Amino acid sequence: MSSRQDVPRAAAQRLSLYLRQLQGYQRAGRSTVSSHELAGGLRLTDAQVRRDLAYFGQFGLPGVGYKVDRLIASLRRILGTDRGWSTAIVGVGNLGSALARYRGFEEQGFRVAALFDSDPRRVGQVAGGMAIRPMGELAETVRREAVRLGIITVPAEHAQEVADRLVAAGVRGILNFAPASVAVPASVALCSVDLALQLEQLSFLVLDAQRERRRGGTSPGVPPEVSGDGRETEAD
Amino acid sequence: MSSRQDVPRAAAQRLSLYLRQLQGYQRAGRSTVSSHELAGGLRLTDAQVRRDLAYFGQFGLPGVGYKVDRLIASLRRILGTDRGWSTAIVGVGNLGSALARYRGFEEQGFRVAALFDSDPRRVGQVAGGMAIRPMGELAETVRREAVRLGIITVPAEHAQEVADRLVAAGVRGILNFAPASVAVPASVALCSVDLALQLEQLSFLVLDAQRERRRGGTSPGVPPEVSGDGRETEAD
DNA sequence: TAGATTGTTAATCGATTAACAATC
DNA sequence: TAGATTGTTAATCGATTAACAATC
Repeated sequence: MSSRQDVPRAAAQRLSLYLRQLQGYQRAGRSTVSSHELAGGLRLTDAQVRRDLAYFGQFGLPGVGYKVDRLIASLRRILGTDRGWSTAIVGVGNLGSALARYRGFEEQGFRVAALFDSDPRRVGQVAGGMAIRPMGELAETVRREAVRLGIITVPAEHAQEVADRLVAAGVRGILNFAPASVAVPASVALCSVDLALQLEQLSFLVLDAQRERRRGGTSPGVPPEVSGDGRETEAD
Repeated sequence: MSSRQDVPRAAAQRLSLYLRQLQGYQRAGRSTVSSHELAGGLRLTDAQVRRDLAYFGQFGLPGVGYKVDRLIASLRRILGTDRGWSTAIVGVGNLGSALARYRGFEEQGFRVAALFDSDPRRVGQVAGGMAIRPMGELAETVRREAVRLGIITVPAEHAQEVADRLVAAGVRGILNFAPASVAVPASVALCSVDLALQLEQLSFLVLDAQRERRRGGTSPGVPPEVSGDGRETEAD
């Protein structure tokens, strides 16, 4: 569990999907689940589920499956959501203020501890029950509130500059929503979400399926799979 | 360009990243760019850029590189953002209303044509300059406005039901923001974005780096790479 | 021409899957 | 015990990279 070998990045990403699925089973009152069931809803194979989990330890019982509660607890520990993480949102426009109010974050153990904006007209206003602070207070607030993750929701042209300031202030990870690529030191983790990019992938997939149909082929140009976070399922 | 072979899903995803990067070069006034440069900002290799593009055609000039304007046009055509796509947002809470006002969508050729909510108190209100309609009008509106993509921003427990209605109404693709896995027929494209999941990945990466440091190892448990949409870069 | 950079091939690397002994 | 399901090994599959002839 602690002295792990190399974990494929893709496997690490699927851990979150397993957790979400398990939380659903938990709400449904299930106490046990098999790798086959867990895989089903996510369009994965049972072997992949077992393999992914095996990178981190032995969680199942042969002949029985996985205890839902226990596996949730284990995954939360692995992912780090068993502890509280304080975050700060920089850029309180449309998206920033929506994220400030988003309930899904605290459900998973994340707390939005502070909001920042460079626009003096926004500073002092309230979003999600919090006052918006000026950028000048970033470093001090990050320290005082023990903020470890920064969320960037500023226009693309300011993303790098904001990332630099967050890094200088000492955050350990950055979630970037600006449609720009951002560079950070290797010691800081970075995830990016480009919302328009998701729609682009969608239109690509739609067109691709169309082209496919036109060609009358059965084998698709792009396997109809994963995109975004990889959560995808089909029926019918 | 039209009779393509099998394209790895990952390659298709990187196309959007190339487009974003190229749009930056275009704004900067660059007329030509090499695979090496294009790869640089995205922490990819030049070979990968050339390979990815080669799945779709020949866009470069040996000895010269790629014409920025032309490659942008080609990528937009491949991704489908050279034509207009009408979208509908279902669930006009925090996130839904932020997306209704998000400028980044139309910048890439997407138009939010309608908003829907099941809450009678929201119906009739305005978000992003549009009136919120009742769910009962979904099918008719999708047809009238030629909506081809649906965006789901309802609570997890209603995601599947909304997806079913969107599919029944005839959308060709769905972008799901609800933290639940959703099943759609194979004829409908699906991308999912789970915002809390992105923070989970971030906390995982932060912890992983920490564990790594503690072990004093140089080789990381998880290669410090990709997550979210794969846009990631590091410097230093 | 010399220098640069493409598109593509072949070799490498990594991730997924099938299969099964071990276990409840 | 018989049936189910795990963790893990070995085989397969797919994606990335290095290298280079072709081209501007």
